[in-house]
Amino acid sequence: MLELIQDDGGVTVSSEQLARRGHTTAAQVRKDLSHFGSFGKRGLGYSVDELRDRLRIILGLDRVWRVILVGAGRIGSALFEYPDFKKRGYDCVAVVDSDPAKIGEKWGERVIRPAEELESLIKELHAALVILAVPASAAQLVAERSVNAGVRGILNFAPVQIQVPEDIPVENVNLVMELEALSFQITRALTP
Amino acid sequence: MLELIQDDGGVTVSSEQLARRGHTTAAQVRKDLSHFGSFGKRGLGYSVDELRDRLRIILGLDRVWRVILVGAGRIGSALFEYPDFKKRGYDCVAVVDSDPAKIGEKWGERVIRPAEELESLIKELHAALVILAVPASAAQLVAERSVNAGVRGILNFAPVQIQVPEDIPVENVNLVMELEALSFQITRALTP
DNA sequence: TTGTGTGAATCCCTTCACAGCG
DNA sequence: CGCTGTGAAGGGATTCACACAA
Repeated sequence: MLELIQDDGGVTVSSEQLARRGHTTAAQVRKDLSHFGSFGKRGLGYSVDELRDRLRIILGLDRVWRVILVGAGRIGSALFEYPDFKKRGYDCVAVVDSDPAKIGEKWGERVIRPAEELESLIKELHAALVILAVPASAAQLVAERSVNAGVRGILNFAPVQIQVPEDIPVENVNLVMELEALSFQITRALTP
Repeated sequence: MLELIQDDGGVTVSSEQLARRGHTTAAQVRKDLSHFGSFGKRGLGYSVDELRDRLRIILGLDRVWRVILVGAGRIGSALFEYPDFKKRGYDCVAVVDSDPAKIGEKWGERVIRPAEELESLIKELHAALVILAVPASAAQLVAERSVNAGVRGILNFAPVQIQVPEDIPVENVNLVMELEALSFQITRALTP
């Protein structure tokens, strides 16, 4: 959402313009925004600056989220190196892995910690989010341990549905599922 | 979806059981499946084998999808090493990158090709899908080139909305957006 | 005049409830 | 019986259309 209004200098933007960028309709944009209050000027549109600030607050991006990365494999390292990570308000406060060969390795200024320390790290570092970049077989257990230690949300890259209490939001990223979604859309277009 | 029925041996499964695993309702499962025909036995449930086979066909997974990976950075390598990739019917027929230092490098049995060859590779290897694991600044151009060369769908890991003809499905995977979704859900739960 | 904010109408998806088949 | 498949009901989201503010 925020991507749509990286714009600057241009002081104002209309629902019509936002809609074009977001693959949606002007009415949709207005309805959505009005849901959180009415911060547009009639006849003009929305102030870009004000819109950015308001959305930051609404999305909870006006704070830094402390994140622990579980799993220092390829996916983990790809995420860790992701350039926008810190810029967007996410602070990776620890990296843990269960592989003794990896423990102690330095990633930037972080040292990879043993997986057993997960709970204590979550508590001591006050991590709110955990990123699961572990094999499918380990995901459920790590999720449970994380929730018990007080984590508030989980980003799950393991290709399994993890079961957690329903007040803990989980976002799943699953490569194969994304590819299957493409496969389905292409197939459906061919055989109606 | 298919994950829900990796089961075997057990010959039959009810909408109720599927619903539990999929975080949904029995009625929902029946409605969804009935959309594609009626292949359940009343009083029994769905034959696991038949269900698997039917869904494979519906989702277009009864064929091998030829994929080209664009971008041999960290995300690219994480995807390339993804174990289930080939097993699930996706064949990475080429890897391209624009970095001269990477070109020629061997990844498994694939040699990294220069980015200029993208179009010819798509055509010669009959690639149907492209995975964009490139920086945001390059994504739009690579997408356009891919579509012009005949690609049918795009899996986009770059943190930008790419614009393509609307008959070309695009699936976006964006780490920061996933984290923002978590952030929003947690924030909303606190401030109702 | 322009473009928001919003009731009203509409559409679509989910849930209900049950007839009917194995 | 048990469980599917499906019309009917319900509810939430999208679209329409317009009064009104800048």
